[in-house]
Amino acid sequence: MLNPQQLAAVEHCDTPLLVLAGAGSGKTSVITQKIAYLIQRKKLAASKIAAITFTNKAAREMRERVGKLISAEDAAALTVSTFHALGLKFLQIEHERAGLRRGFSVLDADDSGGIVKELAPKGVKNDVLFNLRNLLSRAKNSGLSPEEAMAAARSPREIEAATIYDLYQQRLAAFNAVDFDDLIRLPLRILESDAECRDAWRERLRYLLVDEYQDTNDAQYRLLRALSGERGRITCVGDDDQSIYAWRGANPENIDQLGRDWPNLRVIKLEQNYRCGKRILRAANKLIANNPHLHEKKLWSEHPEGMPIRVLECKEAEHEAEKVASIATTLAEKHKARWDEMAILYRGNFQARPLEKALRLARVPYHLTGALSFLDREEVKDVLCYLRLLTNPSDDAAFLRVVNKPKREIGATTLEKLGQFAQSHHTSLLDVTRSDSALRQLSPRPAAALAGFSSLIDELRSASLHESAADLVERILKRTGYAAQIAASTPDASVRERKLGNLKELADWFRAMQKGNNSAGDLASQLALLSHADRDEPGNAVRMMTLHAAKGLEFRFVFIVGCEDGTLPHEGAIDEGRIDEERRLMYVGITRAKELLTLSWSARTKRYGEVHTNQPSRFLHELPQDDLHWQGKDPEADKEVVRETAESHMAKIAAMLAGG
DNA sequence: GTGGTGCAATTTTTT
DNA sequence: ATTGCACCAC
Repeated sequence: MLNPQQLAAVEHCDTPLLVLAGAGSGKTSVITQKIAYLIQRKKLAASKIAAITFTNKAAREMRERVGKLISAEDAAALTVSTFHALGLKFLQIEHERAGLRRGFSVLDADDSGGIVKELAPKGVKNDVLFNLRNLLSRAKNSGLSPEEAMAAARSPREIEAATIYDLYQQRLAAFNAVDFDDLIRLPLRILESDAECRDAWRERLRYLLVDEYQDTNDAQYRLLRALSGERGRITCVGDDDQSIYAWRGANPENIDQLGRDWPNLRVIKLEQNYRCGKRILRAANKLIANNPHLHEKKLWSEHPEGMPIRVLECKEAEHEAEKVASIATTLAEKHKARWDEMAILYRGNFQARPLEKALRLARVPYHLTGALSFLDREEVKDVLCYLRLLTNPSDDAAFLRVVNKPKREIGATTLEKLGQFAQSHHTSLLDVTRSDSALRQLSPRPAAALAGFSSLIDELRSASLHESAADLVERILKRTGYAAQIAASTPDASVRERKLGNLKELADWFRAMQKGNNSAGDLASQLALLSHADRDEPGNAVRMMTLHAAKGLEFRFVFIVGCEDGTLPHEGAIDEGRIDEERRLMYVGITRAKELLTLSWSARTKRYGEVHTNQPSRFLHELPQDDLHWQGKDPEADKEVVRETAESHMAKIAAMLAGG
């Protein structure tokens, strides 16, 4: 089953191991087989092994695959989770060392972004805000505390960010909450400073296996190092050519850091590809050869040549979408392909719009993965915030979100006063609503409204002690009047049904989760799990997703749309000279295809409601032209595009002359 | 405190 | 083109 390199990777356990695994080279097999090997041959308890992935989807798939190799008990004892879920588990156990109380909340990106916005100077522009959030996140991902970030700050902007970071953490502490970055940073800080705790966790997790290792950031790397210890009981599997997350702090340098920290590191390359046809692989290799490489590897395949790679040249994004839909239909009808064997990949989510329209028209079933998640829906978040407030009365972010939902005549000025009182008394907003002395300082109407809200929360909380989360959701909807508000204030019947349906789904979800997880009966852990849970898999439907979301997946038929300069590679990346990462993104897309790859570009796309003329992606020219089959527009259209691009060139030259 | 109008910014990728 | 947000009248 395993080739010699794969086998060597599975059996090498004595020193740390780095597996440089090319696309489709069976890296998941290596990880899952190695887990089985550690349990069955090395007699390591399953409970002491942790496999770490980046996405929940990857974690679930790995658990599924390893489940076929080991016993049910071992599978249940094994830890397979994302970095963030592992950090969460750590903090739930070690919450005291992190200065957190039980039932602490995990704030999502929206919540934490909102806090930064509040702390930033009034009326700062959005790009400055974005910049601040980035600096803050980068400091946290480097494992820096606010003080350390301040000491390291060089520019005025960095000093500003460090100041905000300090205030931000104070706010989080008051909320008894952590953000995503803290799920890594806090465990790291504890492990690096507390030898006793570190030893306990090294005993608890005796072997680590890390998937998509090239995506680790500095904090994640240090977390791995702290957990695996001097012995380096760790296997890292990664591919520098699939490093596509540098923009959010991933540091591919970590691949080389392993060898520096552990001189006895063993490196094994997996170069046989079991996924793609020869042509597709040749195209991928030729493309990625344009990037600089530290670790040369040459992927090869024993698969047949396969069909030429098609390049669809289109006039408009709408035509592009129609062609993709029509080819998909042909594949299904003439070649008996299943819908879920096809994937349409794109650079940005906004590109899905015209595709959706065309697919609906062609009656092609499709499913968007990674688009606005169920948990991000307005109404679902509202109800989740009610639950958060019930488990964690200090969660002011949740309080603020729900206090006036539905409308209770509690407005900004009242909340402003409430906030001041809470701050001066070092207590939470919800606590203030229970304080008579505080309420007396308000006018009677808002005071009564707040008192009503707090008794409503009290009532719900006493229900939460003996009721399941699912029942509690229904109680909240009824007792708060939230469901009634949706029914009354949503005139569009279809929107109304969707919202109410989502809320019912939320209740069903809790119900399903409770069944599979009888140990996690209490609301707090159900909530924490939920915020990191996956949405259910779609049925037999064409998969549509971003190139980023496609990593790790494979399909017989792959379409990559929008192969235009400015889209792929993305304009911002061109400006900032980050073409290499864009090329890797294209590489990831190409290597998803097993049999047939179709690339497409449109001469005209609409952006911000304005028409944009495009050139084909430079990456298309980097592919082996002998393996490509350019399906030009009809001759008329060809002329059209040539004329248009000529025109846009002329316009640019004219503008330059006018400007200079 | 709530609800309307008009203007601006948006679209890269995500745990 | 759509959507969120600031400002203003009730």
